[in-house]
Amino acid sequence: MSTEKIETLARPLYQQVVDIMMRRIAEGQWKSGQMLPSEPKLAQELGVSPGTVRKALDQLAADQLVTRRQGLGTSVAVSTRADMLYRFFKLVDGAGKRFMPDCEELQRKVQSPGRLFAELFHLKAKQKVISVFRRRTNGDQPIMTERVTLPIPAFIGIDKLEGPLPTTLYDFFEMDYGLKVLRVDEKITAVVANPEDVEYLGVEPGTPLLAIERTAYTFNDQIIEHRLSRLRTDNHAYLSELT
Amino acid sequence: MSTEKIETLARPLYQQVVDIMMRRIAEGQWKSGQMLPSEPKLAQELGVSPGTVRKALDQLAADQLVTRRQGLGTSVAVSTRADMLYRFFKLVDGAGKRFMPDCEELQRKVQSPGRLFAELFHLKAKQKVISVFRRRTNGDQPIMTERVTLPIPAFIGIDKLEGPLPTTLYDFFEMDYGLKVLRVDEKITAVVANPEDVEYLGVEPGTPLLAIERTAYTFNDQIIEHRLSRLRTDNHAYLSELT
DNA sequence: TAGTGGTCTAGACCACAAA
DNA sequence: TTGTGGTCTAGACCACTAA
Repeated sequence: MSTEKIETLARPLYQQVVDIMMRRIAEGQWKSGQMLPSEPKLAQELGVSPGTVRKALDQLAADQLVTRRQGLGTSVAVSTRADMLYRFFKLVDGAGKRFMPDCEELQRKVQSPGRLFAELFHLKAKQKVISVFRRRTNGDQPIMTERVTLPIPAFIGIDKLEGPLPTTLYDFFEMDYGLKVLRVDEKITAVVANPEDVEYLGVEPGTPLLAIERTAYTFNDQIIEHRLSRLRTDNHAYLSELT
Repeated sequence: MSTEKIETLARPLYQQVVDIMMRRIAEGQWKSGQMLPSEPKLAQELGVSPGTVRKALDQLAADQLVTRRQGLGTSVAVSTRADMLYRFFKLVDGAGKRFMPDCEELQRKVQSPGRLFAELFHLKAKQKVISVFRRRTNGDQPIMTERVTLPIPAFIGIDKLEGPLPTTLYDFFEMDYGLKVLRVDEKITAVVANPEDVEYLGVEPGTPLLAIERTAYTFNDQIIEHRLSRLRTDNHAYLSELT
């Protein structure tokens, strides 16, 4: 039986069920890819009607936290490479099509966070961040550089890893650290190419580039990644779809 | 009684109900702000159960086509200035806050569409477009210029209007032409300020700017607006929120 | 064949808004 | 007080999946 109590009527019952299920996923009690109990079993366990469980599961499915398949059941959503690419990778090529960029890790270092990152990641004294500098290419054409900063306390042992980090980081975060990226903010500005851009992107000095500052959130609005990208837009563009 | 038939079982019943209601809104049978019949009345009229109507209305509410208020009823959503601003205006100031920009119309002209716009708007021979050039400011600081192009066949009489167009165009489209903007695509690139930018945005030649190419869609994926914006990002930024 | 989610129905009770 | 949508329940039947 569940240890969570459903008592107060402050929030709708189905919302409380959503909360309970989200907590179970966040805490790893239900792991990525794992099947959930069937709707009738959940209803019985939580002491609510099947319709209420269904409404909660539908909401979780809309938030892409679970995957429902008729005849099979409901499972905790797994972030595949392709999924995350389409979900958070908003670049298109000259023809307006999405593409799968290659990735090259150029530098990786552990360092003190500085005041801004310490605040962003809620780090305590002496806790460190890891910073990865990578270049993305489409075929042999350089497109973008990105400087990814991660709080080491959230990724324990990441500073001991050998070899480059995986190209698609978010499925790696999920599989190896149980950290699911739920939401991303990107602040976009226009900048001119500096010497580093000239070196890694192969552009002329003074070329205009997009600077994209990304903040990635997991459960409870906790920030687990900061990323600064610099993007050539002579053959590519950033696509923003608003509904 | 309804003239629409609910027969085939190819699509779920509630989906067919959504389709019928969307069509009624698109065709102006249910106008912006108008109250819909109550759920039981709709259920009776369409010959489905109240639960099915409810599911359809919930989906329309999620798509922001209707507004539901307990104790009051369901009405066709109205796009207020503030609503549309928050929904489609993705700029933030230096502090990361949204703001309400001022607007100044600098030029307006009727012209032949050219091949690209003719194709985009599905225009027939001799049909024209109207092009509006405007400057947006925050206080006395110029932020952005925008060149809005509209197909005149979709906005009959717009070429005869006196005085500048309203600052927020989308509620104007909806009120005066029954055209509801449902979705917007924006393709963002980095460019260098040209002489026109220097003149209207007060920047130095060579300053990097964001170029934002927007396409706005109404029902049936019909395109009703094209917009080219050029944005200073020295004190502002484009904010993209991905979920 | 058994079990799952997908759909559809029918009703109960509650909270809210307006007259 | 009346009528609305918001919530919750209880079940029926269907379509799909896997064994």
